[in-house]
Amino acid sequence: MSILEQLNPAQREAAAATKGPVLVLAGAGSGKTRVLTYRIAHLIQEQGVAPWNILAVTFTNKAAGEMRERVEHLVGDLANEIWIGTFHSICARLLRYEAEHFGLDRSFSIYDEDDRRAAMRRVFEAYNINDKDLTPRSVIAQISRAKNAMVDPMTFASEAGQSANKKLIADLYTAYEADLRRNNALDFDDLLVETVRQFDNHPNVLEKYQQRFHYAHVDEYQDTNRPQYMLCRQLADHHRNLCVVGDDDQSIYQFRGADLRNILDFERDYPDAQTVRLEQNYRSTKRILEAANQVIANNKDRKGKALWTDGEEGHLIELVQCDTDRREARFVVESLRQLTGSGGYAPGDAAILYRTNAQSRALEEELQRSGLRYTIVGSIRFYERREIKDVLTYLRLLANPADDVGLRRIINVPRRGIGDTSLDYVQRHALNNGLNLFTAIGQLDFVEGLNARARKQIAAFRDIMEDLSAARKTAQLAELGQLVFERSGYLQMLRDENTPEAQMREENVEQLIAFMTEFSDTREEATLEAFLEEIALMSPMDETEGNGNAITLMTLHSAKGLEYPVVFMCGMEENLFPTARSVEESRRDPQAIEEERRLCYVGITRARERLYLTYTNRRYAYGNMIDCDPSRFLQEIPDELFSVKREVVDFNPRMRKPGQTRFGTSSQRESNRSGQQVRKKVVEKKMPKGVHYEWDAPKQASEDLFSDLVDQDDFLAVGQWVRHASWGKGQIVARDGQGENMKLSIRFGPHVKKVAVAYAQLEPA
DNA sequence: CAGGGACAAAATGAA
DNA sequence: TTTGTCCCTG
Repeated sequence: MSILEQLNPAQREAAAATKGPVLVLAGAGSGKTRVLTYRIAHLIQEQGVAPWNILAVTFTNKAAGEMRERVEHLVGDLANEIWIGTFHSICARLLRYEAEHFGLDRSFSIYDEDDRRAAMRRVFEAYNINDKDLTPRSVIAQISRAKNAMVDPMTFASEAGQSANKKLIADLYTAYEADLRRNNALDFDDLLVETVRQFDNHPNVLEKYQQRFHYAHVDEYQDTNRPQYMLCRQLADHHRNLCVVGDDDQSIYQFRGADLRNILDFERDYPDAQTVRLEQNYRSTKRILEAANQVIANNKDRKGKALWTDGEEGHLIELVQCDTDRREARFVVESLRQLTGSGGYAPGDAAILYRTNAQSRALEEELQRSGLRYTIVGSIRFYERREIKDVLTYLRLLANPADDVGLRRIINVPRRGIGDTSLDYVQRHALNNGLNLFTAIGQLDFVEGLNARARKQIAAFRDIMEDLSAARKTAQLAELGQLVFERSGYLQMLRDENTPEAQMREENVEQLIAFMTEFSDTREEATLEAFLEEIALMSPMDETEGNGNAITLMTLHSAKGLEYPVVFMCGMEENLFPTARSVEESRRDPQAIEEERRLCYVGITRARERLYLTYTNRRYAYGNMIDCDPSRFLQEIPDELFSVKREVVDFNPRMRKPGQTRFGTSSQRESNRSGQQVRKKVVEKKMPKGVHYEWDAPKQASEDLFSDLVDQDDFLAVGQWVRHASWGKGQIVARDGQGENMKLSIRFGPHVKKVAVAYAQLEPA
């Protein structure tokens, strides 16, 4: 009996169709990963295909790992021989394998957003650009768009025509590319574009892989961009056994060049393609599915399909209107407390989804207060933390000394007294002699202009790097990491700082080193390059694992491919979801809203049993309250699917400021004398002379928090314990207000330069 | 060169 | 409200 017997008829049809091009249109929760894994197992076990003749491409490492695991479950160790990976990792691998044929240096660095911005800043300096509305960021965006369209600098220039602006961008693009080449570096886009281009230029190399991959599979085909599309075509061109799986309704990566047309036109690209639709959903209740179907039905640009399920009607969807974002967070947390308490759900059963990462803050604060376990996917990514990036940059420089961007990042971290001026001398020497910075530093005696002090410091840095470089030949990966941490002086720097944050940073680096050990233990090819590549291509999803017992917070984008019994979608408001930008664009082009709607569809279909949709009347943005309207997507869900709409409002304990007064503020958490957790808020601002301010503050206060401020002579400090007070420098009046607030007002005398106002709230135990 | 203040900009999403 | 950059001073 074939293993395909375990599939439903549509799934079986898709998995059994192994000859020729196949398009599987798989709705959310219809078992597409199942189809892919069974198809691969079927090929290996029942059709006798060698695993190394099979290619499977996904978008995230997590998806790739999951697929390998599931195939392994079916066919055993043979699964290890299959080429499974993300587009980016497979391309990186191909570029390194074929480096000689392609004329590349195989130790190339992979630049992330930070690095490419740093590189672009250098280009800006070289071109002396001071134009206000030309930022490195915007130029990079344009270059990235060009790359995704497979437009190289020369083509870009020739298409620029008479437009001075375009010409300038073309120049910057050219210079940026030259810079990356000089640094022996590729950015994310390059990994894909270079591979396609190299294959174009080296048909004999391409042919090798075409021969090799008898069967190719591509997951999430709706999110492929131009180079990814071309790569698929290139690799599958010989055997033509290309199986693409996707859902046009879940295409959410247009912003990074994904082209919906790739999936919509698949049948045109391959007229002999067989198309299979998977429309039976095994995940969600009828009501949730109906909501999703109704929302997505408003899109025009789609193949059209309707999910259905045998499952239960299920619970009604909860629609909740909240006064503020803070109140919204509190509602979510209160609900979660119930659900995970008497509700019988585990924390790991629930996800909180939002449109933008910034929204996670209010939610996190409330969760922290509640003591519920949670993890956040992707907001402050581990590998983007400063200390981690710094240490990694040292390592990167050891692997690729030509990496000027990397060298600039760490040559003065920790502080060695090597400033821009000194580095400019080195740069000049490098430029004059066609060297990279690292090599230039090696010839310090020939660098002109440096004073003795700088020369000594740079020499010290050079010695460190040479030591590390020598150690690299013998040391294990983790040993090398530890050595970098110590020898660079980074560890000492953190120790000297002697703060809890520095302590935390030290622990983070230790964690990185632990990961290096694990990497060596589990990989056959545990080289420094392989390690750096893995980290560079890691997605935020990949960083969270083994937290099945915690509530997950993430963006809607990160949630794709996942499912949870309980899902909260927060911030269902116009100008947030859909974003202001798409609302704006949709005035000219009604289609512009469609990607947002697909994202909404993705969110809804993550839920298995319970779905909560929340929106607010007002929300903080850049430090001030803005009014919000409910999202149009809410109106697209039929009323009968909702339970009674709930409205949650309560006292807003934040400081309010009448008039146009603006304060700089900061808040921090600390313990008071009796060991209670206290949130302290300090407001300070340089004051114009003799101005009168008035505002509300909460009544509860903790006197001892402010004593340090009171003592400073150019500060006036006010806590609620002050009833009447006056200093020579100004006058303070505090009186009881209504409710939980008390009115504070201050009149400032002419010689007051600064004022600090602090109040504190006791945290609930 | 480093540290601090003033001021401007920021945040859609991500490999 | 937070973060980054520019400019000034010691």
